[in-house]
Amino acid sequence: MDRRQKRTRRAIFDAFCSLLERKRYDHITVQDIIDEADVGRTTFYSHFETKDLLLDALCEELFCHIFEHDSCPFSGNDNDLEGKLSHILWHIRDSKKDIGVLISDSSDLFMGYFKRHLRAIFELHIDSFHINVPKDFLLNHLVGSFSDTVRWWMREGMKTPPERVAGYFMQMTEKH
Amino acid sequence: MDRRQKRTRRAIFDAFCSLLERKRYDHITVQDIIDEADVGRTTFYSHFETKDLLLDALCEELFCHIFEHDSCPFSGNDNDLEGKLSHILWHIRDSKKDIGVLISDSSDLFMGYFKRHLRAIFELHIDSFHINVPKDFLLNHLVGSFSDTVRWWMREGMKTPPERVAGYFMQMTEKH
DNA sequence: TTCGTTAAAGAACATTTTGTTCTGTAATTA
DNA sequence: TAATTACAGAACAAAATGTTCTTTAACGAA
Repeated sequence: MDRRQKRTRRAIFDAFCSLLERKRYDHITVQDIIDEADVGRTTFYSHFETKDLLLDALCEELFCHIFEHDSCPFSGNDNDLEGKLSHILWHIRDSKKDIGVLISDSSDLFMGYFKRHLRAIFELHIDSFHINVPKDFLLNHLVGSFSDTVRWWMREGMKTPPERVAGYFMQMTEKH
Repeated sequence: MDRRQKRTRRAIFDAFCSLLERKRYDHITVQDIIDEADVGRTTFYSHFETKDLLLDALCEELFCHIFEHDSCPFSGNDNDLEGKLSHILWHIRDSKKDIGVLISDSSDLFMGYFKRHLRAIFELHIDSFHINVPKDFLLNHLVGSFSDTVRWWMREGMKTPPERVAGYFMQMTEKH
């Protein structure tokens, strides 16, 4: 990839995140982004067809980091759901600004991505829950409540240690 | 209130809901709304300052119906959380289109209102949960998971009876 | 019914945003 | 060094925004 392309892409991502700290997603215009990133209008459109696709690309980039299972103190065995959740929380806390900005944004666009990835994880562990409710209800409940837990945790400034948050969450759901 | 005002307000609300069935909230323009409602541009702006405030007003109107506690087969005693949740689900199913459209919209603006009201209800019952997690964590978890349950239920076409959904939900959270 | 009030339509407007097309420049890679 | 390609900048038509004005007609109260 051309160095210039990488540089421009980075500038646009940074500008976008910076704007998200101050403005709601749907109030940010392409004009805002190119002003903040200081790139030409044509340059923006040659990289991203629309603002929504810019968000897509940014989410894609950030999620590689959150959901990869290497180089993490909690990447224990595959049956350790609590460990996996801790892992996710660790990564979110590490990649300070960017992800926080997206998660706390009131428009729910980012959460869709987050939930999609979460669903895949919970699906692997769904059989360890012994409770008499439909599987799809349970799965939805787990994904929804965990993503809201993350949101709560970030709003509170991520003061509670990741492992403890994961612990709270498991207490709410397991061993009925 | 002037009959003309009521008529116009209704037309704008209807147009807005109708558009939300087809388009995402942040892709809907004021122009779309006035075209669909067939009202003048000045008329729109004399009623609502911005598109966001139109959403505010609509949410306000819809929530009067959902969260009022009269005339409902499930309005049992005040300690009956499951009954209250059933109540809410009944009202959502009754007011067919409008609320469904708002809840299923991918932008999370409506959900903010919904959660705020839900929080008030769960707060009244928070002491009946005997579990060793912080109160604010628990409250957030309940509000988040129930609102996602509603969303799931609507996505599935509200086939499951309200009482059963409320039952599933209580199973997930009570009697640890 | 009459009459003062007021909501709404419509036109016109400046401004901003959008998305595209062009040309010239300069950074990059081979 | 030479060919390539990303970018800036300008210019553009189209759409959306938000405001101001005038005219029409529906309204509620007497």
